[in-house]
Amino acid sequence: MIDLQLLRTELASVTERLAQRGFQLDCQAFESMELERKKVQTDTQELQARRNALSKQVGQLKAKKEDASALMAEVNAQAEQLKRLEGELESVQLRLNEFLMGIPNLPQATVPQGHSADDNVRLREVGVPKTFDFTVKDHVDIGEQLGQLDFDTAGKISGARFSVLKKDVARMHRAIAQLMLNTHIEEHGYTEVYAPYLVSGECANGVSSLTKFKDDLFKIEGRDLYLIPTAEYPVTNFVRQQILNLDQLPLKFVCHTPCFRSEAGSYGKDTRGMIRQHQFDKVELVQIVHPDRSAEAHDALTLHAEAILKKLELPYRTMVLCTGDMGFSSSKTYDIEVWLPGQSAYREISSCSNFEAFQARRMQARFRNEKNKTEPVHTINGSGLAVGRTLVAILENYQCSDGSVMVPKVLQPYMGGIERIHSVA
RNA sequence: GGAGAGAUGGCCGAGUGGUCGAAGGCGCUCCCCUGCUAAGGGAGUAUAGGCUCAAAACGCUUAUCGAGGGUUCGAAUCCCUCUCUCUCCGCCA
Repeated sequence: MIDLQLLRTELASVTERLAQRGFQLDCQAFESMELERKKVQTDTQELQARRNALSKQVGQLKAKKEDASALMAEVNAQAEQLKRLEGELESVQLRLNEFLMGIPNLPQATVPQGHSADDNVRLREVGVPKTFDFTVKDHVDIGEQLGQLDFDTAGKISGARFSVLKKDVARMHRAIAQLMLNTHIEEHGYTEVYAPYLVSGECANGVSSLTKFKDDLFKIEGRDLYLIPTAEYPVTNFVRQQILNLDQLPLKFVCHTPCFRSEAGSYGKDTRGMIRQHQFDKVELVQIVHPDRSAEAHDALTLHAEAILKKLELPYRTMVLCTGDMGFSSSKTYDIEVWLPGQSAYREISSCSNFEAFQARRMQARFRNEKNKTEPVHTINGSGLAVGRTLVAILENYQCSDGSVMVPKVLQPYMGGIERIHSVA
């Protein structure tokens, strides 16, 4: 949620900054709602104050066993008007809130301007895509020929966009998650957490906009519960409706969960293979930080995610998303893209965003600052990394001409020391 | 699933339909006293809004005692619904 005070005091500049990310703010609607709110709210509160004062007098009179019927009649006389005003106030505040909740975050000044993914800016490129002296296959062909990646069985059980992994590939999938978790807790100072895979609508709305994105989520029938599309949902909400002490910051959590996405808006996109699934595993990094330090923490978190790719010796590049390509809640986003030989392309494997106070205001996550005043915290998160896509990248980058796949050195200890995955046949 | 108990400020804990945003205690902050330490005395100490203001402070004001409704001139207190916690029984990975 955008800062209401800012909207009131700097409407023009806010509108301009929102326009950079392609959002047209309806200033007129806002101003007229604000005007209405102000009038209705002051009128209502005036009447409430009067009622409270009179009621107090009634109590005093009754304590002295005197007649209070005149005062009671006076309160009754305004009761209907008060009720009407209270209703109006509720309605205008509801509308105002809905309006606010529909406004995306303001982009940081350092975010490049642009309209689409084409305008994203490359921040760095690490590693060089390997050249192969044979015709490369994509992960689907590799995995199926190994007999350890099975989309037919998955389809039979659950339908499209699911996968079944077997034997060494299944084990590698698990090993990847272990490597990521261990790296982040041992080398980057994160605290491992295990969290629910179902969250309430309220929590979903805290990190994103439930009304805007509920089609992307799987909902539990008849209950206010959603399957998480990322561990960001439960973990960021750890601090919802809390006031943290200054010395508790920063909080750094790492959490491995499956993620569930309906992929409602991506029919026909990435239908082949494991790139875009209804269910995939992800190791998520979440930081709750002091506002003064969110930018540096965001950069650091992104490097924490990149460290995994370095360990796996996978070529990648890191992009700064332009204003037009950023997510709704983000003030700045880095995408990490891994090289996939099967597609001859860099594909997203992590997205690291600084939400600044946007989520914190929605969640009412605050801390006591140096002046002992409550202030919203800043929240940051990023994939560190998507496990399924990492598996895809390894299969494709480590493939050999005979159809086998080398196991990256760093994963071998997690896989009983095996150095290569062979076909089961 | 059955039976019962409960939810109050940072924490513990009191609370009769009326001067209760809430006694008392602990903790914390500031001040005083005390030549160390300990003890003692005093004051302060919720959150989110609104109005006023250039702005902050002050001031005025509204809401909040798990959540949401209701009764009432007036609700922490009475009624209804929901959520959560605890105890016992049953079932169970």
